Amino acid sequence: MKTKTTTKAAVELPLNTIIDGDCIEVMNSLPESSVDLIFADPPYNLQLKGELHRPDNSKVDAVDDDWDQFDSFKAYDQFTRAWLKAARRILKPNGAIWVIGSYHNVFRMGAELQNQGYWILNDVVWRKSNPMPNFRGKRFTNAHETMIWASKSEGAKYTFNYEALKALNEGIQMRSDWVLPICTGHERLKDENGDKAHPTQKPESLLHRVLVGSTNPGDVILDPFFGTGTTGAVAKMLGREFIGIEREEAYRKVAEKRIAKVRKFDKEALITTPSKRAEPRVPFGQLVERGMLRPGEVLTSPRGKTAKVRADGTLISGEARGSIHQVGAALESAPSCNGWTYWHFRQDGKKVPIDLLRQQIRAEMN
Amino acid sequence: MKTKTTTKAAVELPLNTIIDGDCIEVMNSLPESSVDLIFADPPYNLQLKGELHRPDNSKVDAVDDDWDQFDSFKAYDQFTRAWLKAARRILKPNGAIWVIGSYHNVFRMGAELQNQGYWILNDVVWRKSNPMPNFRGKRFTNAHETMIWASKSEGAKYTFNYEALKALNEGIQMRSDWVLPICTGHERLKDENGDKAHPTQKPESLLHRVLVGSTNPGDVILDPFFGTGTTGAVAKMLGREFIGIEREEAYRKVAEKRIAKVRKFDKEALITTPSKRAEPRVPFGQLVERGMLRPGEVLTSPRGKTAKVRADGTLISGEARGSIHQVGAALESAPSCNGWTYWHFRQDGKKVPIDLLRQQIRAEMN
DNA sequence: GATCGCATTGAATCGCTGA
DNA sequence: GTCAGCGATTCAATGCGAT
Repeated sequence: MKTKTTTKAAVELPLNTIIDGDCIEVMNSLPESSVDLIFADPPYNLQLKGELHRPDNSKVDAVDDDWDQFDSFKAYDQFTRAWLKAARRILKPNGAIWVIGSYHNVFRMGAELQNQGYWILNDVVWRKSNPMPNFRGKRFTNAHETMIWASKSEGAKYTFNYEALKALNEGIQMRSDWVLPICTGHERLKDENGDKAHPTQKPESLLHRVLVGSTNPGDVILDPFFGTGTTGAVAKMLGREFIGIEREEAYRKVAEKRIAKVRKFDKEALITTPSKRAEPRVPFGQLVERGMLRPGEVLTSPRGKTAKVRADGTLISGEARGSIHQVGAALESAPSCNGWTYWHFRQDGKKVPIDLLRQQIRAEMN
Repeated sequence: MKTKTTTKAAVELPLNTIIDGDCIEVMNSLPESSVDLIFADPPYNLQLKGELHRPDNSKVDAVDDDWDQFDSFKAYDQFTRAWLKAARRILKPNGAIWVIGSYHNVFRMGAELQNQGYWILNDVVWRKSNPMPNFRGKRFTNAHETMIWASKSEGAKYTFNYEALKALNEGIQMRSDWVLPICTGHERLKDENGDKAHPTQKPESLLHRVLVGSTNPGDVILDPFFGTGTTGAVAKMLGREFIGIEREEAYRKVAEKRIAKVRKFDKEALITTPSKRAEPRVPFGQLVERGMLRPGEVLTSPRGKTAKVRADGTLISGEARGSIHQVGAALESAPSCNGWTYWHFRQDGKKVPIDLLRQQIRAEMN
C-alpha cells in the first residue's frame, strides 16, 4: 500500500517544473501525502492585499482602503491558514516544512502551524553577516530572519542528517543560529534593466543547509512561493527533485533560465557522512561464534569492572548476567549503557573497546 | 495633564517593592498609564514527556514546575491575552514592553501583541554563547531565545538610546542579535540546599542591555513574572525604579535579599559586555555552502595528493574521508595536519591555499 | 601558588525495531 | 496496538581537588 502510494505520486507529480498559478489551488490539485519537504517564503507585506485570499479562495478586495490594522491581520491569518492547510495535505506523514519570515509575519505563521497540528522541531535564526543598517537610528539593525522547522505531526519520523550537519560545522553539532551572508554579487539575479530580479532572493547557502540537513537525495521538495527559484537551483545541485509554484511570469522566466544552468554535483560528492544509526546491526553473540572473543574471556570497563563472556553471547559479573548492555547498566547503576563502547578486551597488551571487533565485521559485510 | 499623571503615579505606585500575588490581578489594581517599561518573562509552556539523560547517563534537571503547565494552547492563549491586556492598560502612552520566550510560546505571544494593538519595533535574538547541547542528536542545538520589543501603539514615541547602545557595542550600531552567555557561576542564585534557586534565571547582562537601550534613569520598570529579580537588580544598579510581581514566596525572598545587596551606580557592579575580538571560527563547510568551493571539486596538496569535496564539507580521498584536517593527516601519515594551509584549489590557473577563502569570510564578518 | 584534569550543569516539546 | 531490548548521544564554563 505504501509502495503504491509512492509510485503513484512519483508518476503523477510534475517534478522539476515551475507551475503557474495560485499556490493554494495548485497544491490542492496535487495528490495527498506525496511530498517530502516544503520550503516556504511567503509574502508578508500587508500592502499586498490583492494577493491575499479568504479560506474559500475568493480574493480579498484590493481596493478597500478602509482596512484597519485588525482587518489586515485577519486577512493575513486567513491567507496563512489556507496555504498551510493545503501544504499539510500534500506532505507525506513523515514529511516536514520550513517557513521563513520576519517579525511582521513569523509569529502568525508559527501560531498557525501549531494550531494545525504541525509539530515545531526548532526555530532557526538566520543571522545575516552583512545586513542593511538602520539608517534612522530608531531601532536595532534588523540583522536576522526567523525560520521554523516543523514535522507534519507530533511523533512523526522526520529526516535529520545529524552527522552531515555536524560535519558541515567542523565536528560541532549544528546550532539553531546560522551565520550566513545575504544574497549579493553575481549570485543576485538581475533583470534586463540590471535591477534586482526579486526583492527578497534568498542565498543558496541557506537552502544548502536546509536541504542537506532535512532531506535525502531523490526526495521531493515543494516551494509554493518559488520566486526566482533558489530552492529549485539548490535542490538540483544536491540531487533532489523540486516542484515550484509561482504566479508571476517574470519570476518564472528568471527561475527557469537559472535552473537550466545549474549542474548536479557528482554522485560521490553527494554522499554525506552517514549516521551510525543506519549501520547494520551486529549481535554480540557473533563475536563469540566467530572466535573473536572466547567464552571465559574477561572484559573490563574503563573504571575497572570486569565480566566474563559466556558461550551464548551473554556476560556474567557477580549477580548480574545478561547482554553486554544490561550488565554494563547494572554495574554502573545507570538507566542504560552502550556495551559496545563500555566493554574492552586486551589486544597486544592494550585495552580496546569491543566496538572495534564489530567494525571489523561490518567492514567485511561491504 | 501629562505632568499631573506622572506625579500622581509616582506617588501611588509601590516603587521598588515585590508584590505578592497573581500578576493580572495586581496589574489591574495599579493606576493606568503609569509605567514606562514592562519586561516579562512568562512561563514558556514547555511540554516535556519523559526524562532526558546526557550521554554520560547523568540526568538533566528539566523545568517541570507546576507554574509552567498548561492544558492546551487554548488555555495558554487565554492566559497570554489576559496578562498582555492588563499590562497594556498600565503602560504610559509612550511606554514599551519586552517579552521573552522560546519557540514553544513566543509565536503565540507575538501574534497576541499584534492583535492587541501593540506595535512591534524589533524581535531580538539572544544567542547563547554556551547553550545546553542537544543530547540525542535529533535536532539543532537550541541555542537562542527570542525577545519581542513593542511600543504601546503605532506611532508612539518610545525610548531608544541609540548612542548608548552603540557605545556598548564598541562604536558599531547595535544589531537585533545579541551574543551573551547564560546565567552561571556566582551570578546564579542558589537556595539553602545549594540547588539553583530558580530554574530559568536570566543573566544580568541581558537586562542591562534592555534597560540601557529602552529606558532612562528614573523610569519605572514593571516585571510581572519577577522570579528571583534580575530585572529589579539591574534596574537598581542603573538608577531606575522597579515594581516586581511574584506569587512564589521562595522566589520573592531570594529576590529581596539579592536586590538589597545591589548598590546603585556602583561602577564595578555594572556588567560589561564581553568584547570578543578573537577571530571567529569559520567551519570549512561554510565554504561549500556558500559556493566558494563546489561539491565534487578537487583539492590538491603541495606534494600532489588530491581529495574531492563533498556536500557536507568533508573530503574523500581513496579510503580516507573526514574533515580537511583528518584527510590531510591520513594522507601524510601524520598525527595532525592544518587543512587550511595544506589544501589548495585552482584560481586563475594558480594553486591557492583554501585559507584564502577563510580570510575572505572573516573580512566580510568585520 | 599555578596548573591540570575531572566532575558538574544549563528553559529540552531529544529512538527505533522487531516480537 | 504494546513492550522490551538494543544502542546512540554533548558544548562551554565553572569549580574543585590533586599534582
